Amino acid sequence: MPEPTTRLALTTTQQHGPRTHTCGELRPESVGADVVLKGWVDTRRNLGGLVFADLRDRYGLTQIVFAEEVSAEAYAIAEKLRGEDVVSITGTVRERENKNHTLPTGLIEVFVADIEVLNTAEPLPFMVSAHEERQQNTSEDLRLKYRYLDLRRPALQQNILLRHRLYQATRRYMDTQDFVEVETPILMKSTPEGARDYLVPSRVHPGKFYALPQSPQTYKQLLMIAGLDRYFQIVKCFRDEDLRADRQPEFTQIDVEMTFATEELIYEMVEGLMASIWKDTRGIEIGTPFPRMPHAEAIRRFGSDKPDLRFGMELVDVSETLHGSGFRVFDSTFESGGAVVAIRVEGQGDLGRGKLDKLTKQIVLKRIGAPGLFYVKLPADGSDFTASVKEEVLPRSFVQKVIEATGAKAGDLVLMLAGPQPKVFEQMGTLRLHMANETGLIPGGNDGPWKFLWVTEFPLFEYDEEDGRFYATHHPFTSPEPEDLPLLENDPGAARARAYDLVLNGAEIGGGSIRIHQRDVQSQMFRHLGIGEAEAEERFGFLLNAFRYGAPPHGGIALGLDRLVMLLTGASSLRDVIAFPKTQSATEPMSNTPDVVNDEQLEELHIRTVVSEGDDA
RNA sequence: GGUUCGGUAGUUCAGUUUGGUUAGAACGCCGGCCUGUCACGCCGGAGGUCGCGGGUUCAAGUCCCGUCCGAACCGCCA
Repeated sequence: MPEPTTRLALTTTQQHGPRTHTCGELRPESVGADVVLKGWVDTRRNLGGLVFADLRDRYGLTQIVFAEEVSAEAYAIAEKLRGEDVVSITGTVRERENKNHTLPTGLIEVFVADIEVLNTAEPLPFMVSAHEERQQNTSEDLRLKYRYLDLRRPALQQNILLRHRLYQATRRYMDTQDFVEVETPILMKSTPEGARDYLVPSRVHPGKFYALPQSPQTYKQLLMIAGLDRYFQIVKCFRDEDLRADRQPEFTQIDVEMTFATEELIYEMVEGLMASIWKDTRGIEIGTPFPRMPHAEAIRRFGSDKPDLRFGMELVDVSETLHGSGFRVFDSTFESGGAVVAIRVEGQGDLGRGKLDKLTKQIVLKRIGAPGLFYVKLPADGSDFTASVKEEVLPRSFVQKVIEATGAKAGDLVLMLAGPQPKVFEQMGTLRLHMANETGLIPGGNDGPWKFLWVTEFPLFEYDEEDGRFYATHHPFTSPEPEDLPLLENDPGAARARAYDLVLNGAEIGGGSIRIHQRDVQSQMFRHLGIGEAEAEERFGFLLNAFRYGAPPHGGIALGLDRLVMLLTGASSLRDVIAFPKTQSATEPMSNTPDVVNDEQLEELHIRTVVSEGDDA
């Protein structure tokens, strides 16, 4: 390690007093004024006898000028300034000789009379400068290790600032709607249903554990039973599952619950909230109400429970069309109750054989897991179509009918998958997204369009083949559709839930339901989920008990705050909208978290680890 | 748990296909010149555990095996 810098003497007694302006503030109206600015040295340009520097803070950049004839002392210091030194300057605002119209402060500059070096910076592990052109694509783990430097970059600060505005917009709106912000416990009881819990051992109760909340679900219901009427909270939630670009182990929800709620009341409230958020964070007016689509329709038309409505390419069920084709693959699909689903990819009718083979091998077989891909190419020059299946195997008349069913024109490509329902629809939904990405139908950035959608009428249960039992699609406190109550006994898989998801541009940004508020319905629900009476009592007895004493109907929703910020900022990773995020393996490289603890701590907590030394460093 | 991509100077990368002289470039850093730059410019210089371990070979950044770290995705995420 080199010796600490002696490049510049640091100021010990600060003489300049408080700053008069931020680095983003000065305009030509201030020309002639004496000002005090403080900030980080961004870039500097030494012309010999004249030094320009950009001074940076959260608010912007201001060019400061050191001229030998104005102050020889200040100039001598300026010659030695380096990036990220922290300085205070006094000086006079002047109109620039050469104006910079790309900066808000670009019409003026400050001639420095005096400079105090508040702190120096050693050579940096990566570039921090505000000039995007200078910023290299620094690797994620280095950025996370020096997160305080990463966060100094204006691009990341903008995300954090937008996140702040989103908090404020949310609190303002919820307050005007009579919602009460209530904090719920972080240390709570473990509920094994759902995701894995993060556990916290109890010192005073040997062998017992708290869990960090996956969501404050039961608490917010109890607040409704308590008569708070309307609750919200911007709250951290924890799920110990593997990470993705849009998934962190700790994340933030806007959690909401209302007494006497109906779906309509929830939709209206959330639409108002979204409109406020978009207005206050981006100045964008979004249209309300949002369109709605039943879950079954979303699967049928888009192969997804979170359809991206920014483009078409809807799924076409061509099963009827292909009945009696004599093609063995299709026939056996139909015999076992399956379907053949097609999409029309515009303008890809001349895709080469190599690219289609690659699509089949790498995407369809490997990623989507479908057994094969069928395609029909319609050349742009209007010449005859080519099918991936020979005429002797699948007669041309059937191919022609598929072309008609999908509305394909010259220059289009028709893709088909065959398989069991509803799986084949979901596979085609994945292929639809892939093709949309490939053909540039999905706009990047954060300029919209903003395609909100309520997905409604979710199935109450999902059957798990492996476990041979039903699981709650949403969660076990979700109310069934009253008219589907009779189905619970005979055909639970067909029962619909009073649950809804809010989807934006193909991302699930929230989900909720009208809850069960009657004890016998809740008990019935637990029974169908294979949770026995004793177990239900042990795990959720407090809630069932609460239902005895006048529990009002209620319902709510939880919105993923991090994902909202991600969409509003156009960030490609959740890590870019969280101040101190975790890596894909749930570590935090700056502070080296998680880490071992000493034996005394473990003993106090009555914990013995079974990890042998070297299992994990 | 699995698949794929990546790891070379402080940083971002090239070099790996086809093993062979002293491992290059840009930015940053150090020294010098330069009074209107704004990613200033010009001249010079320093800087490398080619992630780590093992193997093949006369010879490995390059080929093979293992391993660690990061990322994207699958499983998982009521």
